This record gives sequence, structure tokens and C-alpha cells, in this order.
Amino acid sequence: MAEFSLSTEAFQRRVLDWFDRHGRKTLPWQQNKTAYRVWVSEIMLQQTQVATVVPYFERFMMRFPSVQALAEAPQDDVLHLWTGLGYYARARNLHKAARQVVEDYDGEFPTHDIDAMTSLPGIGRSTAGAIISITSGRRAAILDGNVKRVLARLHAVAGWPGRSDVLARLWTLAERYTPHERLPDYTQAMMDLGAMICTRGKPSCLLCPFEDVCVAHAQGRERDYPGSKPKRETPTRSTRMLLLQDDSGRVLLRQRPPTGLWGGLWCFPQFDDGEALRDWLARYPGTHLAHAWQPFTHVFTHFRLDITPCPARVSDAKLATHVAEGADERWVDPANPGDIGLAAPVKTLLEKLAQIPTTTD
DNA sequence: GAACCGTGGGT
DNA sequence: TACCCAAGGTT
Repeated sequence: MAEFSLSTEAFQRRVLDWFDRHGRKTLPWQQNKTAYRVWVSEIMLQQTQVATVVPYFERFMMRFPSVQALAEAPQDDVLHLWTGLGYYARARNLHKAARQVVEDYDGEFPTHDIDAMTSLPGIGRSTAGAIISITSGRRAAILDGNVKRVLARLHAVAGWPGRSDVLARLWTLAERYTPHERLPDYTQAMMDLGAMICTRGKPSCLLCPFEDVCVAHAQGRERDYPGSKPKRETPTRSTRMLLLQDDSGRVLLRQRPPTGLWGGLWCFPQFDDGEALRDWLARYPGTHLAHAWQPFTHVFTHFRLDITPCPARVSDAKLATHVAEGADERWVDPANPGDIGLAAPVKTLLEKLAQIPTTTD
């Protein structure tokens, strides 16, 4: 069994030399690298590709230029700018952390203390390492998906990184290779290597600075590292969404619970089955259900959701007001729902409603 | 340790 | 098409 033969110093030298020639240096969050900007980018980039994040990051910085601005904003505004990015707990934690930074640290991120950083909601070991190393230059290791892939291949670390023993081996390597100088460049370089050269599907080993020493490459088994996650079958759930319109075309939205799926976002009232929907409508005699729209499936990572849109009308304006009486319910214009967070299928359905004349029945 | 949390891209 | 997965963290 071959072993990786490069010294720590030689490894760091090659990484930094490659970065000087080929690393990315013009991404939006690489300009004006404050802790706030790097923090927001790192949270957005969790499980999310760079190209997807860029426009969200620009809009976010325009609306919330500082941690103070973010801390002072209503949560609805934050979720609004997060609409479409997914993993909305990131936005809720971001908002909460901003308030903690303003409250507990006078608006300055505690980048001198990794434990203080990981205490902030939404910041784990790797994200803390990235923010610290990039913005303060202090020595802190990262182990994101890119670095996991690079290290797993260079050292032929077998097994799925979700396993704790595999993860521990990778962290040991990540800590060992982290240099004492040029921390911002090194950290960016390792992510760039993973994102640009050591890619998942078809790595560009010909362009890799470690082509001559990579154990996985020597084995011709780049694709086997890192080990893949064990499969499990994805269950299917189903729901009905009530597309209730009043006589002026506005629709009823309801805010979802603060945690869980689409937590804090606004959605059509949902019903598990037709009985529950009919029972609900029966309380409001002035409403009637139209023919259901075509059902469709929304695919999540862990399950599929069959959604049946159920258009309905409430003709009496007074009744419409009565229907929405909770603080978590409101009538909105489908074409302009306001600064609120919307789940992807809800946004799609609202756009369809906005195109339909209000006389549709 | 395992389940949960979104959406879009690549193959 | 169906599947895997991406700059992970929390419960």
C-alpha cells in the first residue's frame, strides 16, 4: 500500500504556489474581506454552489451592509432575501448570530477565539476555521467538502466522511497541513483545489500540483474517494395546498412554524387530506372549491412531496377578513406578496396565480 | 449516530 | 430518468 510521501512544508509550498498562479481572487466575498462579509458568504456557501450564491450575496450585502443592519432587521426581511437558497435555518441562525455579535461582542466577531465563534448559531468547526483564517490570518483549519475530497484522495482515506472515524482522520490531516503563514491564501487555495481541480466527477489530475504524489491517482481510483454515503430509500409524502382567493384576487398565506421544514416561511394553508380541507372550508359558507390543479412533486434531499394545489374562492370581503385573523395569516397580492420568505413551490404557484385573470373559476 | 434541513446542477 | 451531491450545522 503506497503512502503519501510529501513533507508538510513541501505540501504547503505547492498549495500556495498553485494558488498564486491559478487560485480564485475575484469572488465578491474576496473583496473587502471583513469578518461580516466572509461570515455571510460562508453560511450561504454551506451545501450550496458558488454560482448560486453570488447573486444572493450581492443582494444581501446591498440590503444588510453591516452586522448592525442585519441585527436590526425583521426576520421576515432576512428570509425574504434567502428565498430560493434553501436550508432556511441558516438564515434564522444568521439573524440570531448577528444579534448576539452586536449584543455580546459590541459588533466585532470574536475571531481570536474559535470556541466563541463556534458558540454562535450556524457556525461549526469548519466555518469558524474559514472565517478566522481568512479574516484574521490566525492559524485555523477548515474541513469543508472540497478539503475532504482533496485530502481523502491524496492520502487514499477510505470510507464515508460522515463516519466519525473517517472524519477524525481527515481533521488530523487538515490540522497538520495548515501553515503558520499566509492563512487566507492557504484556506482559499484548498477550497479552490477541490472546486477547480479535484472535482467530484471528473478531476483534472493533469493540472493538479499533486499529480505525482496523489495516492488515489496512483491507484487510478480517484472516483472511490471520498467514500459515498450509504443509500436509503426516499419516502413520499403528500399535501394539499389551499389557494384561497378573495374577490379582489388576493390569496391567503400562513406563516409556517419557526423550525422544521420551511421554518418561518409563508405558505398556502396545507391539509393532509381532502377531508381536512373540506372540514376547514365548511366553516366558511361563502367559499367554494374549484377543480384541483395538476398535482406535482417537489423533490427534497430526504423525501418527495406530492403537492395538490386546491384553488378556492371566498366571495364575501368581510368573510375573507374573518378567515385570516391570526398574526401568522395574511392576504397578499399574488403578483406582489411583499418582503417575506416563500418556499420554492409556493413562489411558483403564486406566479401562476398572478398570470390568471381573477375571474377564473 | 442518525435524522433533519432545500434547491439546483452534473451525469 | 434517477441519482448523487454541493464552501455543514443542529437536534
